[in-house]
Amino acid sequence: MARVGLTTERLVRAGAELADEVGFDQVIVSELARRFGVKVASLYSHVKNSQDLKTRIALFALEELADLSADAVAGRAGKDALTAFANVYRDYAHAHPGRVAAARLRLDPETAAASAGVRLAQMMRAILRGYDLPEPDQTHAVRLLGSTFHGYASLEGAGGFSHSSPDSGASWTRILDALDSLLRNWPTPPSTG
Amino acid sequence: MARVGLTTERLVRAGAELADEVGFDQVIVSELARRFGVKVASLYSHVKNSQDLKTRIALFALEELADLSADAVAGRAGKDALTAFANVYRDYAHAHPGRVAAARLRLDPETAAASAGVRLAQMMRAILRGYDLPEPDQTHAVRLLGSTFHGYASLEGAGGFSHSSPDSGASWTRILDALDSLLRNWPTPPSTG
DNA sequence: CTAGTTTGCCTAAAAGCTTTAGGCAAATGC
DNA sequence: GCATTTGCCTAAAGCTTTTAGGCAAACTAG
Repeated sequence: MARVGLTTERLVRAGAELADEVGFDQVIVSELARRFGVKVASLYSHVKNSQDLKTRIALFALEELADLSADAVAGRAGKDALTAFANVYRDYAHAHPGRVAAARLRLDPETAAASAGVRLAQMMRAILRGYDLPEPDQTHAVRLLGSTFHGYASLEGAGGFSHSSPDSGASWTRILDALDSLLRNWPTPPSTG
Repeated sequence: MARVGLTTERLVRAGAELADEVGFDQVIVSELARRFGVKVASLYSHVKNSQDLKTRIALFALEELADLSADAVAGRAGKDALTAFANVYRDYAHAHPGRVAAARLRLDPETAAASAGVRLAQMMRAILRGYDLPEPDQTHAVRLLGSTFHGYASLEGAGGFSHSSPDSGASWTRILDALDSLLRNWPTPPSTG
């Protein structure tokens, strides 16, 4: 009967929107089918199963995020680049809470290695080159930045900072100042004793 | 028939264990019933519904975490306190991945205000007193630390840092060094221009 | 333009989860 | 010992996911 024109692509996009509306863990195959005016079983020709759908949404979100970040960082360096990168992440988290949540989905190693996540990591490394840290510390710094951005967006999204002053935006700005300052004055390991 | 001795308390504890085994979002009422050798409907006398159970697990985890932290921080100050606090969080996340995930559950404001989460926040403020930052910055710093610890544990738990060198423990140590250094040399807002 | 193949969406059905309603029996209290 | 409370039960409805098999629409020849 009348074909709607389902596609893996379209399902994933709709899934991302659904995630933004109801939360990533409330993404439900049957709701998606409902939205397309189609029976649930029909989706299973385009997507292996619920898990597969979620993984695809995660990869899609990572891709979007990496694209936006690449744009934002292009032509910038130092604190400018750091801020631009960080803001893309936070803005994306605000605009698309479900997708960021998706981007945090645990992927199996091969999938992760083939995802846009590595592009994001490379960008962070590129930004850090502006601060020239010795090698082992560069990795530590990547992890610090990743943790902080991720954690901040996560707590902010969970409502952790709302209804308390100073407002969350102010903290974000000062935290970026602080991280920039930290990277410019990266400490050497304290001597034990 | 033979009574098993169900209790809200016991259900929550078992739920926490289940969360650690299979992940917080795989905590399922029927699995819990199975483990108690009891029919599913029986749980509904002790717990309002699935959401209620999850909320209780979250509150339980926050309580545990706050207790452990309070112990660890007692009698310490400065970097010592910071490190102790941070390590409790990370160790807890390693030992109880499901519970930390639970602790990150979005709670409605009143529930959150009555939770052990506020105790955790107070402890962080107490630790920061050792670094004496001017007031607005103290809040920013609380948020930075919270985000970083939370984010690090989250990424580490998601396998983000595994199978890449240097090992995750090394980064953690250096990140704590860096945060301590940052707090001791907290920057003033850069002048715009 | 028709014949054959692919592919999209369908119906049917099994199996699992959540939640409510109502009932019997065990534990508790007087 | 009797009444009440409370714990666990059965039954049932309404969701969800997932597999299997079928018909028809849309491509792909010739």
